[in-house]
Amino acid sequence: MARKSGRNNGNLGAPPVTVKDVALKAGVSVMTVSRAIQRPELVNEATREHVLEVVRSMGYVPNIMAGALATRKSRLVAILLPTIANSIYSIAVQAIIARLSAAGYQSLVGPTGYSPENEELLLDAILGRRPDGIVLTGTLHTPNIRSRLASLRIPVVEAWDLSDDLLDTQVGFSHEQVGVAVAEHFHAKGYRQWAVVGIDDPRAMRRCHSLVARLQALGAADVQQQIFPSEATWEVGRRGLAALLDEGTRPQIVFCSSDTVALGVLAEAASRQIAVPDELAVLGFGNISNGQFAYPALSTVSVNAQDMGLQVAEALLRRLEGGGGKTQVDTSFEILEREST
Amino acid sequence: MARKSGRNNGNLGAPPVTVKDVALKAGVSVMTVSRAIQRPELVNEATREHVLEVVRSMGYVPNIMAGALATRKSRLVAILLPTIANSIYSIAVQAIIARLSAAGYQSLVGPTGYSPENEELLLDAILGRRPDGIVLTGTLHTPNIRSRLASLRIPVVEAWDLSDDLLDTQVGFSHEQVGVAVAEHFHAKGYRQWAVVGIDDPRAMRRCHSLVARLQALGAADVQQQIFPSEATWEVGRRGLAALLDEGTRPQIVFCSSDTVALGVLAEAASRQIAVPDELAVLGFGNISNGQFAYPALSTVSVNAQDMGLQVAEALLRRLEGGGGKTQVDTSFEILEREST
DNA sequence: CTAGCCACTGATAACGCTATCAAATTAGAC
DNA sequence: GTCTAATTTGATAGCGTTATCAGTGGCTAG
Repeated sequence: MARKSGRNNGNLGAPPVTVKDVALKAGVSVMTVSRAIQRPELVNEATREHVLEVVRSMGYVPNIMAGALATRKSRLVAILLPTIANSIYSIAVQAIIARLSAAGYQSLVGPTGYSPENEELLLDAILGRRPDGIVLTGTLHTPNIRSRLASLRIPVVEAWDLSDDLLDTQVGFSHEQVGVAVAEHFHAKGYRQWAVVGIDDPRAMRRCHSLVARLQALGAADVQQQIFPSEATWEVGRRGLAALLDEGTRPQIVFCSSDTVALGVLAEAASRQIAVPDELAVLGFGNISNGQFAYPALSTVSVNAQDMGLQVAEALLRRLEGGGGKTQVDTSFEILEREST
Repeated sequence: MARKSGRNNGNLGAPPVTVKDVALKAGVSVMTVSRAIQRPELVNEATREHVLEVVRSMGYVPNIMAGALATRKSRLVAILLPTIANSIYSIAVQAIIARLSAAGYQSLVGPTGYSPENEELLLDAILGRRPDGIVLTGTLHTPNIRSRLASLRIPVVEAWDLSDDLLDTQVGFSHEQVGVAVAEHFHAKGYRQWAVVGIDDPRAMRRCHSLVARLQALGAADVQQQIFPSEATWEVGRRGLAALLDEGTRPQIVFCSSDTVALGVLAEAASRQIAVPDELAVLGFGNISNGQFAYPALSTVSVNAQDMGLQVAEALLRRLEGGGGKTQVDTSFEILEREST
């Protein structure tokens, strides 16, 4: 019977304020307190203000988890992505979080580290919090994950990619089209000796393959490739160009898997006194903010990560309100020539 | 009475599996199911395996929020930081998340965008989820926030900084010491004409101030400063050096508020054919991964963000287990000379 | 003066889980 | 074979919210 006594002797001794405490002090029922906070229009103005005043004075913050249990809405969105330590993703994520936050949703970020098994574990852990929606990055679905997600019927937005079998909603662009567009654009400008430097990210590889295919169709020479199984860093760019050059290849243009790698290529070129773009043209991918301030300013394929993030958030919000479903949004891309090509 | 009927007609129609469902199918009580999952050693081996088999077959994932409500432990940690779109933070955050995740905690990331008011809002929203612990970045506490946090008695780790009045636990280094160390180290090497380029981040400013003070004590000339009220980008570095030069200043060494800014300075120097380090030495701060692959390789003050992240996580875990409290961990720093000085 | 309606408030029962204590079963000791 | 201790399981009561439905007055209409 004396159950309540054990309340304040926890390891920390902080007495958490609950609706009940507020109700008591304000002299109203718990429901009135709850309503004053969540649906103010339902309670008499005088009562409401009095209650809110008490809320403030007691420093009461509603326990969202208890609320979520009752309403079956967690107001939580999970974002799974390879890593946040790479601006190409973090910019988009930042935009997603900001937009969702404005709409009253909080974001749980799960960095999968490019590992599918890690991702399954993470998904399970996250599913335990019953998110209202999930954002996935591209084609990272194990069959296992796909089926889990499909059976759960949680709104899912796949970002950074478009594919034929969509789980739910997709927001992104076609990596194949990027490869083709780059090949055609620069082939037309006269570039014939091509090289590719990058990491073995699945999406980057798809851009690379379609570039090569298109180039072959156009009759250009073989494309030299330097692909590293690592994260995208400047080191990849430096080692990639170095390897190419040391092999005796003399490319006219290097297409990189990301701007970060391209900046590394630029550094290697500078260290070898190779003039860019005259002796070697360098093309990045992603249009991260710093590329335009490099010297020479980096040409790139711009995908507007920020806008994509916003669109991801909008698409998810639409789904959360019951609309949408099985939609594709093509956020497109653009070849941005600055000084390095 | 026929309350249950409204179960499956929600907007999505997914029937969420609960312990009750599992218990029914496995022919045991709900407690046995709960125990089989959370405290396996308490249930008979045969029963346990049978239950877990049923769990698997039904794809049951425990509702963490319901569990949290019952145990009063959310297994959630909130991380508040200016932005994740900056590698100086994202590296540390990545490390924190990884370590906490291994210990069974999930991380809620809240980017405050350097705005104190935003941060208060964010904190309220996050407090609603009753995190078991909180990680704050440096000196970003409104009095309001400080008192909230203090009265809540939630373990708090302040990262990236050390100060005199600590809220709870601090893991970081002294920004003043950085300024002093840099001043002494390079003054001793003969540099007399100094400049600082950076953003108005409070911690960066403190490094700058103590650098200036030490330099004055050493009798060096006035330090030219170019401080921008923006995020740390290459643009800051380019515009900063440009402004300095256009003003007629001819610094021998530029100390930047971050490596990112320093890379911008390097780019501006390259564009003006200024030889680094012979005509101009450039020193960054943070030791982000790409600096060492720049050309010339960037000298910097290394703070080992990854290790700091790990230590933050360790300190928090210690606190979560009831240990620690009011501690300071000095993660120190190191001046790393590469090619740009 | 009685209905009928509105605006507001409250009591109660979930939501899905675990802590706690009680009961049942089994093992071990004498 | 009885008694105590250990092992295993179950029933029940919360955790802090909100949905739902049932009042309670006050007011307008007939």
